[in-house]
Amino acid sequence: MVTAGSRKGSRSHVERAERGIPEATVARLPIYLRALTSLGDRDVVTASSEDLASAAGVNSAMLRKDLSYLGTYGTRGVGYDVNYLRYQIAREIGLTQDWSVVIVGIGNLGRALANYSGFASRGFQVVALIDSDPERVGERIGELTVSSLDDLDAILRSESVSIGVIATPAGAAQDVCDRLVEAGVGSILNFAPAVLAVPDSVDVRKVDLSIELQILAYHEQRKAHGLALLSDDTVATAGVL
Amino acid sequence: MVTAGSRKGSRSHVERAERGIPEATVARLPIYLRALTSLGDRDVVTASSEDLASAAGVNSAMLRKDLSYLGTYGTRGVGYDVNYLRYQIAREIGLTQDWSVVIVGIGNLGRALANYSGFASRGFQVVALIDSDPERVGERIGELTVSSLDDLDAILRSESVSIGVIATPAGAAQDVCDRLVEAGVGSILNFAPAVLAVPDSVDVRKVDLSIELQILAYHEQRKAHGLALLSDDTVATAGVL
DNA sequence: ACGATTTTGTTCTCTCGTTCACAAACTCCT
DNA sequence: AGGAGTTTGTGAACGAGAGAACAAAATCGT
Repeated sequence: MVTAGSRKGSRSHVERAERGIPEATVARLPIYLRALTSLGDRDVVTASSEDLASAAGVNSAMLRKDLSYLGTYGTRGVGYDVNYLRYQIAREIGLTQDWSVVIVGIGNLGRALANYSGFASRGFQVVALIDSDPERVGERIGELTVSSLDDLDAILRSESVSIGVIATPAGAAQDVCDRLVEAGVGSILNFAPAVLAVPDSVDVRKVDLSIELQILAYHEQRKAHGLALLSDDTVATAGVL
Repeated sequence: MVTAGSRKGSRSHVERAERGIPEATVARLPIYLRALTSLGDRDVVTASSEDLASAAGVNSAMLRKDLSYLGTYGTRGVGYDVNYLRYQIAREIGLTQDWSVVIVGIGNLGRALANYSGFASRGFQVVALIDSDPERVGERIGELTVSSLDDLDAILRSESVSIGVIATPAGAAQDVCDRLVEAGVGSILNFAPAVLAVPDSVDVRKVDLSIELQILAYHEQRKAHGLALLSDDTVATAGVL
């Protein structure tokens, strides 16, 4: 009853709207989605932010704040309706529609990706496999046949593909990337160990095994060193040169 | 030329020491390392922060700050000695020693990882492949033979493996993770779409295809929507191309 | 020898992300 | 109906990361 200026609270759906969900939040929504799906499969109807947070491995306050960017989908004193929230997140991410994906570079990794069932399970459909090696063109993988890099443009234009996956060696990555962008692909997932240059309008995410391992190695080394000599490690430095 | 109190600059090597390189910086060091290697292979002897930054796809101020956490390895007015800096970063990350890696889960992805040459190229050596499926045990992949999950403990203890890669289905991930931790593995790279619970002393990094695609899908959807109904900055976005 | 030029290392500032803490809103029990 | 107990949504404090800007330190030309 005090609450002097509490009447500004008319900022509803539209205004809170879809403009500007923080990038860090976007990156966590898929995790929440997975947690919700898992709960839903176990016939859980309602979940508190605490439940969800622990299933997703995050802090509950952060989860609540993340969800608040989407709208007010919870009920105080109760929690979140699992299926309703799941749908809302799926809609926000864009999983209510299907996305066509092309994979370029059918080596070890590209082949594994082509066979990966997790793609299709959510709304991602691999519509083409591309490789520059004539040896590989024509090879059949699952439902698809490997096409030549020369046909990339034609294929993309006929299928309206918006996501491209690059699984080529580093040397070929930028060229392939340019071609994908040229053909209108707006988002690229890059597995090649190379830095890609793209126009601002194109999104790139990279997945780099080697880098992940190196980060882990750094921490491992740190743990080991910490135990060995625990003052300053100038000893190690002194050995060099 | 005012500069009243500039005489505090006696904080040198020892004090700036290796304790506490920001996580964001650690994640970029491997990228710098790659850029340096590439330059070195082209016989470039010296590179400025600007050169390196553009090769790594980052801002030059950020690169300089990152490198300053390691020590003072540049020369003002000149730049960085490519090979020297490369060695310093490699040492900092821990690539001057070899790291043993075990891969658990030899499905599509696990097999691709086992064949991936990028592992060995830097100091990572795959010493064992593990799978729970008796069908797969005994299969030969490259130099290695797939071992049973039951033998995991024995293998790890005999080889002193510090990094484990999980490429199993989601359902098996936590169990495998527990076993790896139990056997003394300190760092885990998780490809399974699952949240892993581990003790604080263990580092986990996850690579999740499905999540990456969903993040891209979100941005794609946003671009599409932005063109349809415009307000705010959609104009700028629309202006591209 | 010295000023002009280059380029690093670092300080300052701003933005973004995370966590805390609590009022508001809901349920349940008596 | 009303009070006790839960749980959300969010304002505010806090911390980490990124970029701009500049003094310090090196080279080069004269």
